[in-house]
Amino acid sequence: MPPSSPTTSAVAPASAQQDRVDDGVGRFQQTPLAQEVAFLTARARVRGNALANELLSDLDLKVRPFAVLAMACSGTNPSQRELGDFLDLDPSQVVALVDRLEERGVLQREPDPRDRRSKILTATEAGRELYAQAAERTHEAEAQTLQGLTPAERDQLRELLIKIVY
Amino acid sequence: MPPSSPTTSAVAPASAQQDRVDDGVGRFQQTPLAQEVAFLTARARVRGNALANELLSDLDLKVRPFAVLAMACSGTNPSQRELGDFLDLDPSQVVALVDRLEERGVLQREPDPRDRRSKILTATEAGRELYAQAAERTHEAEAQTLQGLTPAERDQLRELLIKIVY
DNA sequence: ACCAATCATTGACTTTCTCAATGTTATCAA
DNA sequence: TTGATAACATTGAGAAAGTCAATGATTGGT
Repeated sequence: MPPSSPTTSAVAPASAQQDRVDDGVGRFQQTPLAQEVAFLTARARVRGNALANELLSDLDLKVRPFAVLAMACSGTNPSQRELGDFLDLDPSQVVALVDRLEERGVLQREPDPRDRRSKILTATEAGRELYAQAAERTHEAEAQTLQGLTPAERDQLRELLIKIVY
Repeated sequence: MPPSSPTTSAVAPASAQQDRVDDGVGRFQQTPLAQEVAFLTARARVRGNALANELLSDLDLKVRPFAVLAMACSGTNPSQRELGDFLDLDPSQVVALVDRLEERGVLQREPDPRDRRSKILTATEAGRELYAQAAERTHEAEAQTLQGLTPAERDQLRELLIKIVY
């Protein structure tokens, strides 16, 4: 059990309660590694990604292309380099991602009039429609991921993460 | 080039805060994507991993092998399958990881007397020494990652993450 | 006008992930 | 006991993701 849980985390003897996320290796939860934020974020990311990919699969989308599409729909008109910086992608990865989405007709490259080296990403109408549908699914994924938290805790978590990643 | 020159990117709308982690694309922080916990954890994981790998590099370790070593040192005597489940690794990845660490002499496979199919991982004395040094570095990485948070906030973040991943 | 730097792109390469097949061992039922 | 089924570690193949250097076009600075 969590050595110090000032909160209500009454870790039940895992049977009566609702479905926990655990996978049967709960006896490792007290190890030092399992307490590291780096480990916890890695785990959260793997689980979150898997779930989101699953919910997006019927739209023939995964979270990476979704993220690119989302930025193209954001109204911020990112260049490919900016997008790569923001999403932690190598420029060559951005090229590949954008290629596929452009072939699919959901976004387009437009030369930046202020700097003809760079290309601005914009969503098409079809892209905005796809994004609307996809966003529903990622929100559903997020809701499932955060189901164990109260609304206040969700906001807290978001704020704390924002503080450490920006 | 030296890893980090003092980034002159004074991007933030000159608010009050100290030096941020930002990379010059702060104008995207208000987009819907940037508010998603899934996105934030992905970002935290990338940054955290990169930093930890850097700090571990002089020990010829990366975070994945470190995690395996940490579990071998934990006293919980995990089998390879359990370790894979806990660290979200495919069994074949576990084999490769354990192979290298065993060749290096920091851990060993031992047949489980209760089930001769499975193999229990145990750290050697050299392994425990390596782990001690490596843990210092990952703690340092964690400290840097969380430098923008108060101690109370760090505990909060940890507790919230634990709730969503277990 | 020149020089160095930046952007998108390509291609090569490494690392990581995913999956199916296999030999060994365990579990359960007839 | 025997036989069927499943779990474990391992191998190997293939896909996906990440890393890196080189290049042409364009920019900004001097």
